[in-house]
Amino acid sequence: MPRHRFTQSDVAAMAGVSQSTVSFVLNDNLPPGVRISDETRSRVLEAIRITGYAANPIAQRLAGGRNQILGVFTYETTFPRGGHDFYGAFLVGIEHAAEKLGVDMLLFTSARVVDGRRRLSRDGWQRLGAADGCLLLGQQEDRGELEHLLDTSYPFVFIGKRESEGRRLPYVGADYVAATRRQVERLADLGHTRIGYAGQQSADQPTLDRLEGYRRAMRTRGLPLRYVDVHDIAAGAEEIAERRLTAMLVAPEIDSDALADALEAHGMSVPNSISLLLLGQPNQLQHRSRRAWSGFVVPREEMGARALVLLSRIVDQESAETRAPEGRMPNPPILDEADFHQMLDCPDLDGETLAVAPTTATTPEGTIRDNA
Amino acid sequence: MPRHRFTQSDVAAMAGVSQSTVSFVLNDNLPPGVRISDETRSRVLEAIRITGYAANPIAQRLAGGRNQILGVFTYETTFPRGGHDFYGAFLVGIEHAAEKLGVDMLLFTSARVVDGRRRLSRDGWQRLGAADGCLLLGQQEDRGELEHLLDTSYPFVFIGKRESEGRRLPYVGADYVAATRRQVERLADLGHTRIGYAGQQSADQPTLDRLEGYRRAMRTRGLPLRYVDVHDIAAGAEEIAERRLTAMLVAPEIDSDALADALEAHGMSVPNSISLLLLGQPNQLQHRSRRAWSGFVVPREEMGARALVLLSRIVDQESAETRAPEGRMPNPPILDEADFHQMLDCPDLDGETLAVAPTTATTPEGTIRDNA
DNA sequence: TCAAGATGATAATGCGCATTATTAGTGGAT
DNA sequence: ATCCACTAATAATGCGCATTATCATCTTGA
Repeated sequence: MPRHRFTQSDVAAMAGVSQSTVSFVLNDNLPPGVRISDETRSRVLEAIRITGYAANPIAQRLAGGRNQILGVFTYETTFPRGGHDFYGAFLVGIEHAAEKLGVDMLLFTSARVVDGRRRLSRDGWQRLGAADGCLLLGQQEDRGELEHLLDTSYPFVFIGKRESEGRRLPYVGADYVAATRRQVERLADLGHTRIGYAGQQSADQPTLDRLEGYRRAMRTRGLPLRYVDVHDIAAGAEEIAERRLTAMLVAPEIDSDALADALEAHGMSVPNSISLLLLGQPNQLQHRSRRAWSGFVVPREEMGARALVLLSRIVDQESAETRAPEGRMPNPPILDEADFHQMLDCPDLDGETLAVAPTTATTPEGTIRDNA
Repeated sequence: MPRHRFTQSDVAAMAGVSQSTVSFVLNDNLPPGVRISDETRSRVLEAIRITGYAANPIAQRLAGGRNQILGVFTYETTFPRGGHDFYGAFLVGIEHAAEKLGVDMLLFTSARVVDGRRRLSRDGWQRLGAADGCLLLGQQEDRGELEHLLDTSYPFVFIGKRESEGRRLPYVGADYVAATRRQVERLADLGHTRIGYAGQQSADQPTLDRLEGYRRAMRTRGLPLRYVDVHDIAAGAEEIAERRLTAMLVAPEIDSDALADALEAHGMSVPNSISLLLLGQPNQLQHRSRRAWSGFVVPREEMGARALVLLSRIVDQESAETRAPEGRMPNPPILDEADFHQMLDCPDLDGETLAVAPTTATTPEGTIRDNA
């Protein structure tokens, strides 16, 4: 086993050429004015084969090249969310893609945490430089930091839809609007008309999208909106019972198991007298849910994998651009709008919490709007 | 927001000193012959404060220093094991510790996979250099590779007990022997005498340790060993019933839920007629286990965290050694045997699969050994 | 026969830092 | 005045690579 790892100079010596020649052969990107004969090239390749030379990623990066390391930065510390569960699925997808792409993953765990949020500021910027590019995820992102990344044209991809005012903020998101609409359709097709929505009305993108999907589908079907405040589970269950709702869309921040239990405690039965559809995986890690939930799932693994692939392509493109300032484009990997802003489908989940509307509730109810 | 990040030279210019002076101040490790006055030092520190300078980890590393990046190398690809579940818990602990230590984590996902095993050979060695040190985990480790790491004195820590023939192979393991013994004690204390062991007889360390624990505790209690082959769950259940065992230790590679179901299908009831104790978290990810298992758990998070802390200390020590060849040792962080080879306790799990021995089975049975 | 390309490379430079070697100044003893 | 020890720092070097500038040797056309 070699103690001292081989360098380009070692390879060069063996092939009887200069270090730069080895570098040129490896990158097979000949700047104008530099030429390598086939004979020399093959001597170099042979020396590389014999020595088992592998580039030092650190040196590559310092010299302004790429090092096949892609970063992951999470805005929230993973732990308050209950284990690794929120990011876990994303990471599985990311890791899978990383393996395929042959890149290493750098987790930026060192960033200082300021009241529960990680910040890129201070040391963060420097540390990002250790990777060719970076995936960002989390709800609590800092717009200013994202702008800065765009300004410095540091390659990155956000996991989760993020509006960027007229700028190219690359992301891979999940189509909550369409998925939520589809849930309403499922219910309506089964005869439900009194369909409520339970979830907090926060301003994060997933929530906005779920609400938008709910609103749009209900409007298309000519049904009145019915928001239920389930801040307090028991009170929420009571309200649902009083308003004689036959179906609820349940946002993932709600403890859906507790809600179902509370509803049954109020004499209702899931799904016979009330259908419940989960809008994405629950945030709470449910140790052992007794129920098989219906609704939709967020394709987290796929999001992670797709985001990494996109990031890799962006990095490729950037380096291709700097290499060929105005030269010819050898096989241009053009990334268009559809690449930069990907929305993935959320597959439906067929569990046991969805049933046809109870016949007693099919009474027309007019256009009463219980609340805004 | 700064476009060009500050370098030591920038700081030096602002403080009116040379770049090397800045470096010395930052590392506050003055080689013999170099001296910095307090006045200069504070001017430099002030300039650092103003510019918000942060070191470039890449350059640090290339120049032979440390970069506060610690690596993680897993011998198995994470996916065949069913999601992220095997490594997940370790990673949570690792990440937690990384956050506290202020280091970034580099996941070596790029290593080529040769028939299901990752290898450090070839590119791997080079890539390790990107980190100050590395955590290793997985069952399928390659002894030769570990030896090489020891030879080159690359700092690493294995997660999981690994015997090293007279060498200092640092690890953080879980004490399966003691935990398994304790399970036997629990059963014996409840009157069980016909205690079986279900699990494959492979040669990996955890399995060896579990078997050892079982053997020792049974011998201490004067009870005969009873290994049950549950390669086939149904057949295994039948054998357990025929041999009138009242308790089973179940290794994690066994699908314990399936076994319990099979036993109940044979007319036994868990735990009334048969107690089941799980020896660590099951490998299979059980989607929604109906049972609350008794047994013990492997403190994976803690193992991950402890391993990272140990690794960090080893890295510190190595760099301290190279720095002070024969100088005085400023606050020597001596690592002794107990640090290098840590065994953690596996807490007992109090579920609902453990009960007192059924009275019909308390009949003395002599010293019949059903099998070796 | 000689300048003007073309060909095939190499030397030199710098990335940002840690580290080693070297220098400049200063006061005290000879 | 001269040598020495001591203080306080700087200059120089190299890590391994990518990249830029430069050079030497051949053709080829007039």
